[in-house]
Amino acid sequence: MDARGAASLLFLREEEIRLGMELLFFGYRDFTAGPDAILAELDMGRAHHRVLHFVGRHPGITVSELLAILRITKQSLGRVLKPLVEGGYVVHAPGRNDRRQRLLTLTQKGQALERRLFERQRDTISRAYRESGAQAVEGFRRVMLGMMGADARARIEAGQAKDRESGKVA
Amino acid sequence: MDARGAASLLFLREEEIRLGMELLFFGYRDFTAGPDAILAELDMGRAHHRVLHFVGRHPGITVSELLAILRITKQSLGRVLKPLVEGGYVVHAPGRNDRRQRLLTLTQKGQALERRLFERQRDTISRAYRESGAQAVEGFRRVMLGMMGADARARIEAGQAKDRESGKVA
DNA sequence: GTCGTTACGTCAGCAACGTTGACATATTAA
DNA sequence: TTAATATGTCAACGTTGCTGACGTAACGAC
Repeated sequence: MDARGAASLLFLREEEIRLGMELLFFGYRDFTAGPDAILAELDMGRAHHRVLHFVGRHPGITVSELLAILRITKQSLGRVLKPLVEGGYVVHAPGRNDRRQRLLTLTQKGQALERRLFERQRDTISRAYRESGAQAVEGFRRVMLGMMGADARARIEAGQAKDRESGKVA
Repeated sequence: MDARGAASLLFLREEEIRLGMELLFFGYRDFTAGPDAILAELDMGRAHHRVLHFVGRHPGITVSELLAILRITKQSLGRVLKPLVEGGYVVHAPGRNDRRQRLLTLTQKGQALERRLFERQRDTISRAYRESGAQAVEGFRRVMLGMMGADARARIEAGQAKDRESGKVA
């Protein structure tokens, strides 16, 4: 290949990457728009949704584990967790083995809100999946996983393995 | 299919969606982590990066157009645009036809910073693309596009059409 | 049983980035 | 001349991150 050809390939590649950047920006923004609207009415934000999501998915999770997943400080978590507890969305119980721990669980009210938020987002994702086809969805998963650092990737893969064990996912 | 089968399918589907939610959350977070670190050293944030990106990609863009793309208020834009202009990253010139407009362009300094940020993010995306393969990348694009509202989708598709015209993309 | 470490909470202050509302200026267009 | 448009700016506020510091309760080792 001559120099012009190589430069042209590089250019193609750059356009490809910039397209990816914009897909992520616009896609993520619209993906979060639905829940954001519901949360705003309850004087909550995206951070509350994250807590509801991860507590819902990991009932009995400790504060430390939640901090590790979210990668925020305990002060930041405190600010969203406190209203969630006071509002009756989340409860905490002392750990059986280690009573310093606060095991977090969603109340019925918390589950109901989480579900409402989930369903809004499900509509967005379902549409995208349906329009794209199963093969595209598999590609989407691979690319998003590749975008992650080792940390998050391991967490996702661990979750997938657990799902397979329990027969949730083929 | 019996009722149990249908419920199981629904459950599968829910796990699928929740996986998608987490892929987006973790993926987007790690996708933005690189530039964020560079920007922090310059006392800038993600919002500055967005301006640099879109001004770089659309030289001579007006303030209104930029506001429409970012979907933020002019006050919010002002807060990041002003330091960028004062720092010599962006210049504005009055529009030829309409002198009320401020046509925004990156300076050399702005281009250099934008490129530095781009390259960091390119590494992340390149790795994800390389690990996943061309077919997966195509799937990723379709799904992300499907996630967007009509607005953003039209914008992306218009950009793609323009690239094809100018021979940038096959 | 004392003592260091760990798990968690909280107070104070700060920064980035989004919002609304109001008002000012320059320019265009009717 | 006048109304509308493009842009800028002041003020005040909310969400969600951050650092630093301090306090309490419980675990674990000696």
